[in-house]
Amino acid sequence: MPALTINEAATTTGWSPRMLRYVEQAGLVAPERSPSGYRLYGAAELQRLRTLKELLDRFDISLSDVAFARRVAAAADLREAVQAWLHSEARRPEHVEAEDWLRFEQQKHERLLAAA
Amino acid sequence: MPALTINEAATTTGWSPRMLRYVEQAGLVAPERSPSGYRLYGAAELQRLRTLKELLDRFDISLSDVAFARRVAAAADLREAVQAWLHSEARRPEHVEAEDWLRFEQQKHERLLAAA
DNA sequence: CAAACCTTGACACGCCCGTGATAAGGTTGA
DNA sequence: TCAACCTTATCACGGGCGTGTCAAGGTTTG
Repeated sequence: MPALTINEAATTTGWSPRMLRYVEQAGLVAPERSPSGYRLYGAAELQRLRTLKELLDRFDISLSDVAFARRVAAAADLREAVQAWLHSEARRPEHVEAEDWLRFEQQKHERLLAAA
Repeated sequence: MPALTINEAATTTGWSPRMLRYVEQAGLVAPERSPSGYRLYGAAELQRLRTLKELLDRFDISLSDVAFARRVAAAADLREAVQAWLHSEARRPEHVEAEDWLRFEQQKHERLLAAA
């Protein structure tokens, strides 16, 4: 099985080498390393990189969001605290529902698009 | 039951009036409004504001994180997509586990503390 | 050995987040 | 009525995110 170097991986996944390092730093996709320290991307990593990109694009979320989800998935106390808080809202926001928060949570691209 | 105005609510919750409006815009705590448009915070909102603050402080997370969690809780497709991606990692990062991503996801305060 | 590729570290830039302040104008209540 | 409080909108600012680029130095390979 051929392991790709960072530039090759970048080419076949659509990420830039710079971003591949950044994604790794965010703890989302960490490739093996050669004895001399070169990143070696295997089939699994390439797949994860492609699906990650699709995930971010499709829902317009950020790496931080995924990193947070990962943290939530790993830490029971965090997960419970967040869920508890969310449940405490119940039937709270009605008027907001389709106004502020939806656009707040999606503003990322929206503002750019609106400005075009 | 007495509903507090924004300044009163700010005083008793520890948030600033400015942040109360910001939190509302983020869709996290939306108080009722008087006929003339004044925000009216009831006991439930005050409670949610206090616990929200504690949640943020305790886990060093952001309003965006909570907003994202809220979105995930509300949208099944997002939730499933994120969980699917996370599960696809399985036994992936070992060397990172306690290094990069942990501090990446917590850098927010850490860098400030380290700089002090 | 030299070209081509890798590594980390740093500077830079534009946009977003959290936050305060301030302006211009409506509401409330003694 | 007038002080005190509310509303939205806006400017400002430091720090973070996403991203490119460049420098200084190792590695690989023809």
